[in-house]
Amino acid sequence: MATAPRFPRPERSAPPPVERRRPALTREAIVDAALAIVDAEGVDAVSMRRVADALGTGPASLYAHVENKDELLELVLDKVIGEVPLFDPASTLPWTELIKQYMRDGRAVFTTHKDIARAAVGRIPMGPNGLRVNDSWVGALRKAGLPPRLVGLAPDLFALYIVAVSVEEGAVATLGLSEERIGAYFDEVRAFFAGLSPQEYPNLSAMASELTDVGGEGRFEFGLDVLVRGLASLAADESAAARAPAKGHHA
Amino acid sequence: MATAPRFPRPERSAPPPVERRRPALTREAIVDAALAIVDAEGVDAVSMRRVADALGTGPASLYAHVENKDELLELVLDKVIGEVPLFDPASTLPWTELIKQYMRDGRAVFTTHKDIARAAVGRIPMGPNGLRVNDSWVGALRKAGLPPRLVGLAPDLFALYIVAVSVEEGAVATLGLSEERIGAYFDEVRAFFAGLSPQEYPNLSAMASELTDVGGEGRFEFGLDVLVRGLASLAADESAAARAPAKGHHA
DNA sequence: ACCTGAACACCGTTCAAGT
DNA sequence: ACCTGAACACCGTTCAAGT
Repeated sequence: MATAPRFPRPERSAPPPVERRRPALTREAIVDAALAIVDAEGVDAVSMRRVADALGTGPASLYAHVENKDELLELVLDKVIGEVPLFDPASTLPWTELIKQYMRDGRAVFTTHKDIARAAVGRIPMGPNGLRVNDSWVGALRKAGLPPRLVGLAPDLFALYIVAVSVEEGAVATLGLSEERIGAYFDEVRAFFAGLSPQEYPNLSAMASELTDVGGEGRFEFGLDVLVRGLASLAADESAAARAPAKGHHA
Repeated sequence: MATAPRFPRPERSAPPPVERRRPALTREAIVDAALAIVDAEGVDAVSMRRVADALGTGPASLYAHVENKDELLELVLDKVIGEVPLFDPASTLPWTELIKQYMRDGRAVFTTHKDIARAAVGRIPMGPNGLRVNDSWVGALRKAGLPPRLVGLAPDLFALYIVAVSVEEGAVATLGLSEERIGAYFDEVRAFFAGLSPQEYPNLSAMASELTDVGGEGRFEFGLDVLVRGLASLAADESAAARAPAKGHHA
């Protein structure tokens, strides 16, 4: 059997026991760790314990930097919103196209972070980035010359749409299905509608292909089209009413 | 001190120990119990344990009737959707008004059940009631003579809007604030926007009152207006294109 | 087939104690 | 001020066992 070593080993300052990399416990590091979990596994995988673990601490330590889990998700959301490009004042696009482009950008940002849009449902984004994007949209609509009432109403409606669409797509992304599994699923849905009893569901069974023909991209563009056309129609009416005020009398 | 009673008490058949009322454990009873919790405290208050407790059993017993919590919420949602009134074939309203009325009805049903709309986010309602309502809407749009492509696309978009709006209103309802507390909150939001730095947020600070003037009801109606006008505009274009097909050539 | 108790592997948050 | 371990009061779901 080996005896004790003759020479005392040099007293190396005791190597840190396991100790995961610890990039200092800050608000930012916590938000980054949470976002990394979102990107990898989706919003539901985020827990105070998982986040703490990734940072090499216990969950209680997070509460020195973050009010609670809800605030943490709000911060993660605002960080993501920070990736949304702002209105380009030099753009010469008509406002209808400009708005569509913004909405595509917003959706693209959300959907690159799995189902992060779920954290935006029913929440008004009041973080610095959320406000910045909101300000940018309001600015674009003002510059387009829309009536002030509509400038005040439209951004919320657009945001609602982007978030709702992103939640649906994010859910699919979080499942992590292959392209063909998704295609197979849509085929199943179509078959399901087509196979419904024509007595009970005369319209669904008759319109099965129209109800399922258009996939995610087309459905999103359809919504964009409806929203922008609707807003343009309202704007035309309200501008006309402003030019010829009060019940058909001329000014 | 009182001594033991001289006469042995008659052996009444042991009264059932506590035993809450037990309306037989069925799928329906489980769904009803869950919905009661939603109505009282909101969706987040629903847990398998709470539902089981209300029925006088343990959580494991529910799994004989329901796949899991997700399916339970789906069933609760479908039960609620069952309250949405169906298309009246005798109605003589123009389709634009008819659609608006449906959407108001849908929102009204959701918001009478706290934040149940949260259970509908990112879910395609495939229960019998969900299908029935969907069929009814598709029927209304067909009868209105919309192009088939739009008949297939519009119902989803409308449902998206109703759900998204109901989630926001449901969240407020679940908090259970008084009318005046809600008013005070909106005043705060307006003050917040108005108080933003005009350098950082030139548009939000300038448009503070337009951004907050219109409350829940008006915002909902604005969205209805935009959606219906947008759809009408698309329908007009596509019908015209169908009448004069392929690149301006006459048939 | 239906129901049960007990357990497993988790949660968010608080709190007294340490530095 | 920041961090910690331990605890509290919960979760959804499974499983072997009972009827």
